[in-house]
Amino acid sequence: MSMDLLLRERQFLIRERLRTHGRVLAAELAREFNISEDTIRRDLREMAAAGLCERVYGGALPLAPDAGRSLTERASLASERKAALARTSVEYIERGMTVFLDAGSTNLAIARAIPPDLSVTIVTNTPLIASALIEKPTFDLILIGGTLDRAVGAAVGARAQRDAELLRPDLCILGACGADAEAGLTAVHFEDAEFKRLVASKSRSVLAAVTTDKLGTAAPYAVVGIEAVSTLVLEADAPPAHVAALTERGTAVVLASEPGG
Amino acid sequence: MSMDLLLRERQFLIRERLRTHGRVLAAELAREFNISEDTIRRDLREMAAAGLCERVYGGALPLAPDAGRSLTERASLASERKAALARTSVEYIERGMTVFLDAGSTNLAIARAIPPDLSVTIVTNTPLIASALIEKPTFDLILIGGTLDRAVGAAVGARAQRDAELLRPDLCILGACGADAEAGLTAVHFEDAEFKRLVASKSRSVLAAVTTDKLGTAAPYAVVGIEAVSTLVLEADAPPAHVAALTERGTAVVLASEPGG
DNA sequence: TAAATCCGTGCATAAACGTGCATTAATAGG
DNA sequence: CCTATTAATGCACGTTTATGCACGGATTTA
Repeated sequence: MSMDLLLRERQFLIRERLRTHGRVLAAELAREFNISEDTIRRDLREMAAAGLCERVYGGALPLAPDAGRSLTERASLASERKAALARTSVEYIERGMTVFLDAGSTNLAIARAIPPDLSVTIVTNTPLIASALIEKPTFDLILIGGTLDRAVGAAVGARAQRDAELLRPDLCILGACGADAEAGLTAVHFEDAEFKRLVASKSRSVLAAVTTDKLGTAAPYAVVGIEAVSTLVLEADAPPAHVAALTERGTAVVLASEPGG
Repeated sequence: MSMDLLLRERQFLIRERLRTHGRVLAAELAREFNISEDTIRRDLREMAAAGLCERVYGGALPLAPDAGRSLTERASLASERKAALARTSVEYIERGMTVFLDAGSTNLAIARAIPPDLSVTIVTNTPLIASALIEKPTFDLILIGGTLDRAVGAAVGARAQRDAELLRPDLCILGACGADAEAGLTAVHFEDAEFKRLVASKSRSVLAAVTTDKLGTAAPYAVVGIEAVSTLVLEADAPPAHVAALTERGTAVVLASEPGG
């Protein structure tokens, strides 16, 4: 790796690496870019000041404390709300379908909520979801492989995309980091967004289950417009204004039943 | 000074372990992270000061006593016998290696036992193993995809085999359903055996960790002859007759230390 | 109470750090 | 074209940080 990189390019690559690996070491980066550690340190300092990473002795870590580290943790968070979303979402899964189940804690809840006697083919790029589903005996399970992106907790890179090219799911259940009538579904990570978009484009229909806190927000990377989402499952307490705005775009919005009942 | 694991990462892992195990021991952590107990004590002191745990004599406890996780998690933890096998097996994993980690409960124990500060590339076809490893920050993780065989719990079909063709692991850690001097390593499922044989043939060396109950038995499908196994890790109570027979075939047989110590 | 652990402190060391300065390469102005 | 300016980088230097080791004190256990 003896290419001359512009400052911005280098910092972009560092950010990328921070995402996919969950950490960077100053010495390692210096070696890989063939530049002095001083420069790397300057980069990291700068990026930390810009709020792009957390500087630590020896390197840097991603800022978001929840970044991929434990999907399990996120899943157990607000689990009752997500379970309600999941209960409603799984009603759109019908016998004989091929369903792509995307990464994300809400989708993990959906995986757990799929009736175990349903005979379907589930495709996923997320090992944790695959592990959860492998218990259920009537499913055909297909795993999308490749390099695992720790921030996403799933395979979303080149290899995974090549595998996904061949899919024609009846239903694609997308995870989303943001959902907005204008911005559509959005994701925090570039390659994740890319992957989602690819799978969605191959699918006959698209469903997304979105918690209220993500409504009306937009993450950096666009996945698909709201028009491309056939069914949007929201929580019962979703603000009516948002629901109306989304419905106007032609998406079927469904409210999950109250967590309490 | 190795500096393999950044301070924050280590403390994060300690926190996670506190959450999942309900307690941590200083000596244990020092061994797992390959650092001195002094440093662990410093970590625990610091974390206690930050209100992240309660420091006690010998280790630390979570602040909220009910934060401990479900029983299923503890139940799924490897038995002490397998953990002993795993502790010995992971010593053959060296920094910088690319290691293929096959399916199987013993291999899951091995996955959990790999020191979190080891910088290696792990390839696996088993979502459960991938899920377990995704928490450890210094690993590159590659997932082999394809149709999941639920009896095996891993991807072993045509697709997985095509992926595996491209691998050249330094070390292949095979699971086995039977191990015998005559029959070699054997497996219960045809495609699983096929897949194992393929990966083993691509690997520079092959290790298998086998519990005593599998010794001297043969499952229906041959994987590889004992000659092809570089290192065979057995339990301390393995019958000497078997050990001798296996050693005669040229395999390096290693006995795991007693579960008690 | 005695032995065995575990603990904290102080100290040593090596790695990582930041700063100031020099060098080089782009950019702008004349 | 030539010069002034600025940004990016590397190097030298002194500083800080993380870690291990040694030792004496504290705590548990038999």
